[in-house]
Amino acid sequence: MTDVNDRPDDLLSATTEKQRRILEAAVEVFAERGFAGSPTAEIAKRAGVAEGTIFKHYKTKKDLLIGVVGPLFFRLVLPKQLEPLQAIFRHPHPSVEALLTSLYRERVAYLHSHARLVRIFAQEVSYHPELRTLAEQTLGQMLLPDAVTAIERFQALGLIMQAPPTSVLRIMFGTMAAYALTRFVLFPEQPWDDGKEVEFMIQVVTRGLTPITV
Amino acid sequence: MTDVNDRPDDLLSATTEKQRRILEAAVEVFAERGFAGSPTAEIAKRAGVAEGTIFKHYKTKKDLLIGVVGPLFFRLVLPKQLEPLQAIFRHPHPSVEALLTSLYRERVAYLHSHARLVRIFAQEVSYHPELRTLAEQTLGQMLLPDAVTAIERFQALGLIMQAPPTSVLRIMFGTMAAYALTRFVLFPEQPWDDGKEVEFMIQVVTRGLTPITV
Amino acid sequence: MTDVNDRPDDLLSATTEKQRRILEAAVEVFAERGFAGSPTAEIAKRAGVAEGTIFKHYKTKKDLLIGVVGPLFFRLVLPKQLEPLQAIFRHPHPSVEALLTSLYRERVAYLHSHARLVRIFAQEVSYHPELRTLAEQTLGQMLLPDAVTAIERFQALGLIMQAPPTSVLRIMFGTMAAYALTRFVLFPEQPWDDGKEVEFMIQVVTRGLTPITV
Amino acid sequence: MTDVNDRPDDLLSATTEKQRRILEAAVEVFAERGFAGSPTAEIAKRAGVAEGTIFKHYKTKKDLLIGVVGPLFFRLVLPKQLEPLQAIFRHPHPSVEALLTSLYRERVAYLHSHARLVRIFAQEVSYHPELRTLAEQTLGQMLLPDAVTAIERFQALGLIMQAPPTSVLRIMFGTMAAYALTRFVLFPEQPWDDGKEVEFMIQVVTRGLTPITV
DNA sequence: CATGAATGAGATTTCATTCAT
DNA sequence: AATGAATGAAATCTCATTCAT
Repeated sequence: MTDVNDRPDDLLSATTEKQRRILEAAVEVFAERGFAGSPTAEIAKRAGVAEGTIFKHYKTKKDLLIGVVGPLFFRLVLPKQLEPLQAIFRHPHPSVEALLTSLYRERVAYLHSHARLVRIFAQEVSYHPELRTLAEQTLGQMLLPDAVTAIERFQALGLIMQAPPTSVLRIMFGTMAAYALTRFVLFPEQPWDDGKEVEFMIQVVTRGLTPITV
Repeated sequence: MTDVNDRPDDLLSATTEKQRRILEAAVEVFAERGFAGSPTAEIAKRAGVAEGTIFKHYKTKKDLLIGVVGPLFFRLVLPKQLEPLQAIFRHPHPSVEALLTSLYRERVAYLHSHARLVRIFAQEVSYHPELRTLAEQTLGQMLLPDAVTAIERFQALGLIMQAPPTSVLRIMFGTMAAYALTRFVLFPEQPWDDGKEVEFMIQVVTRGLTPITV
Repeated sequence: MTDVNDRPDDLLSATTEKQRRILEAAVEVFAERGFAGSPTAEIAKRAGVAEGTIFKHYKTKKDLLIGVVGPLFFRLVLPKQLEPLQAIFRHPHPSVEALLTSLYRERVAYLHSHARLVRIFAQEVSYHPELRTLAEQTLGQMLLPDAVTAIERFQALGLIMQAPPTSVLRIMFGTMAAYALTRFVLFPEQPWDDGKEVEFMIQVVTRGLTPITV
Repeated sequence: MTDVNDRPDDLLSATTEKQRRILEAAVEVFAERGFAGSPTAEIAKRAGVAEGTIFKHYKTKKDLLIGVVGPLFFRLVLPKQLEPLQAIFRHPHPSVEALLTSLYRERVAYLHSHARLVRIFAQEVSYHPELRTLAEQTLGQMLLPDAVTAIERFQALGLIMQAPPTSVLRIMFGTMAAYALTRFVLFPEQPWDDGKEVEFMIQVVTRGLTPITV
């Protein structure tokens, strides 16, 4: 019985209560309205603090994103969330199907609960080079090596066709991302049968990547 | 067969020269800084027009967004992207591979030239329901029926496995989109061999979608 | 009959009417409350414009002082006012007394009418290095050479004792400045007999600077 | 004759250590940035105390100014500057030269060590009538009577020309002030020969004030 | 049509001052 | 007495929008 919810480490070790409330409010508002569209007044209101308080703790609004919320996400939240992914790629799955099953099944639930957060950063990363660097570092160092190794292992075993591992990974993640996008961002209100959809994706990707046998 | 409508697709058939310059500038700035982060002054400057001129043509700044992404879908994606796409889906390709080849090969270059527009849409769609509606209508009415029909035809022919056509289409477009994203937005400066990558995607998706033979 | 008031070139060739009003209001408020103590709201109110208008014309409040009001004063107003001084030093006065008479008599009236303006810059120069540079340039290039030459001429004629010309000039200007300070800044409301006071200063300085005869 | 009151004149007899540090910091910052341009946060930081502490001792920021420049005049300039000055004016110097020698020689070094305080006063006096009143009272009551008496004595002895004593004093102090200003504020980094300059000023002022002999 | 100066509402930021600890 | 987090009023600055020319 794993303790999924062992600590709401959602938003971290901000020293004071108010600091935490500000960070949480910021994430909330940024997620709803985007960074540029979020007035600090709104953040202050939701955090239940005076506007000045925000600036006592975070020099500028940009600092709140680039210097605090960003690093927080990329250095604490994301790595924590990537650990299971790492584990998945490190585990010597017997088949591609098994790998994809771990990958898709376990992550769909996660994506759902963190869609907002992921979306903010997906959005803002393109406007703020500082965030991109952070993202590249985190993903490139934590995930890519293990993922590439896993793909190469399957290729050596003759279970995945010869192709650049990154191209293979792009198919895997692209399929999942396309699903997540339509599922959680574009048409969240439609009825979805996650089980079936995931099943389908696993099958398609697995078979698509199987080497051509003569 | 000459293309009657091959005016430089330099951004829709905006009536006047200035209107066109405004739209081009808007696309440029929106893509760089996001809608909320783009001052109309900056757009005016880049368009080489007075700030007031913008508001002569587009009542509000938001109209400019809708007037950019709207026309994007109605004049660009439609006549120049969707019609060919429609044609592709309507054409009775002999194989899934043939369909995907038409789809991927012809569209990759095109995506490149409109990467910015696509990106604006991707960024802003979550903040502006109007955009979503626009997209749904356009795509849902113009493209989806033909696309679904095409998929069902292949399924009837036993060339694509049984599954909701929309799920199939998501795999097709998701794979292409994931490639476009990494190719044009995230790492445009890396050396890419489009031919090989497209070839790989076609193969994987084709084989992934093939029905399971006993 | 000279036209003393030929043009209120007081504050210059600012292109628009509003710009001029802003500059005048700024000078007025800066003079009353100092730069740091002057809210832009107050300047706007006195200029009869919206606060935003100020920032349309002058990027920042500091720019209004450093980039506009300062250069204006040091490059237009002050040089214009220094011309008569230059003329005085260039004129071959027959005696030190004659020189001082020109200097003190003519300048007291001027100081009176420009006390405010002079005071702002005397104040702010010490906080803003940029202004100091401007001041040094203007004074050092326009006035000092002629003044030094005049003193040296008198020394050569045996009418002023041997001493560094700058020390001599410091006595001349220091005496006048001390008078101006008490007269216009500290106790402006007391009754003053400018004629007598100036007469006294001229006499004292003249005789003080006379060479020691054996 | 030992100096009973020679506690390090490190800024008034502020009761506590922290009070002293606050005052010193205030003087430092006010001198650098002016009163209005000096945030209390900066003062607190330099004093090494919490911001709240300042307000425990000085109800408002303005009190800090009045409490700085006030005590400056009442405890520093008075007991340590004015008393010697009083002594100088009370002493029956045999000649004007002797008086000026006492005045200039002894006070120039002293001015140096308190240049900052003097500068704050010079800067802020025009914005804060309280400071002017303070100065008038202090100087007018403690110094002026003795100074005027001294001048009148010299006039009676035929050593200083007939003129309002205040005019005479203005020449004396104005000359010294002009020197102090150029020496300590405007060009402190230049090489100065205080001895020679003071000698020159003494001579000029002495001879300038000598009565006209027929 | 086009301009660009002007606006004013609102966004960000600063800062003197208070107050619970 | 001292702290420093918190405040909120005011200051600086931005920007979509209007309007006279």
